[in-house]
Amino acid sequence: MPELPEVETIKLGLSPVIIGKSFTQIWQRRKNIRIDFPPNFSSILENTTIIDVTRRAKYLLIHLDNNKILVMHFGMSGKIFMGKQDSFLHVHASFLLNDNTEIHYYDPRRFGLITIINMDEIDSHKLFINLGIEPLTDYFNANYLLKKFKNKNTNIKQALMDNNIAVGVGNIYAAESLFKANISPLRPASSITLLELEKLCEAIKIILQNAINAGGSSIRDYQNIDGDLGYFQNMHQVYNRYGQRCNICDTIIDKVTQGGRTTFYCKTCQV
DNA sequence: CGGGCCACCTGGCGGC
DNA sequence: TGCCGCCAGGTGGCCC
Repeated sequence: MPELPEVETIKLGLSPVIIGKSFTQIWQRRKNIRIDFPPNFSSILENTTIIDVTRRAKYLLIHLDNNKILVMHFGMSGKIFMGKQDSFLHVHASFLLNDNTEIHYYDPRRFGLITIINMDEIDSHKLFINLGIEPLTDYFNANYLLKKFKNKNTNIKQALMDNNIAVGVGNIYAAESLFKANISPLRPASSITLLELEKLCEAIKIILQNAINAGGSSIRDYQNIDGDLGYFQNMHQVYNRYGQRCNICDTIIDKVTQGGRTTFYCKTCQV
């Protein structure tokens, strides 16, 4: 799925296309994705104007002029397409704008969600209330992580992916960041020193920003709103590179299962 | 409470 | 060709 950079890429692509436009027609093709669509979904949206598009964690937030926010999450396989579609298979909702732009929400695995919240619920809604800090802000720094990891005995890889601590870092970018910071994913979070956390924070910010600049990572099927692939996957150093050689030290890239997810890493570079 | 496990879904791939 | 098991950018619930 889209991690932070992929959702950010969707946001950047969608913003200039939809801000200032209004919804003229909505098609909802199922009653639920991961959760139910809200009651009266289409009638709440129709004739509202889009005033802003933002992102919180891996959620895309479409701000409307009726004090509501259209919330989208993309799960593992969600995407947005624009333009006429030949098939609506797995297209769970479509949105027509007043300039005849068509926006389609597609998610074959249906781990994503679409809902509507009030603007003042953005911190208190159950989807958002337990979310940690954004990694591309100054709040995300070594001292913050030192405090959060102090008594955390789980491995650093899973700790990085813990949404209660910091958001947006998923399976790809956790692995890539740990490689860049030369930290083994197997170490307990509590064992990472302040100096190492400084290196890790910097690595995460650089990796995420570079991925955004590259339009995200297309591993299987991620595409931006115009159907183009991201190209950050070409810069991956460890993710999906099991059995290949490390670009730094030539060691064969290894993998391990942590929390049911595959972690790729270099046993030589990461200690 | 933290952490481990599992469920939610579809589709693509490799092996037999 | 076709079936089967395994795997996939996430999240949350349940259980100890």
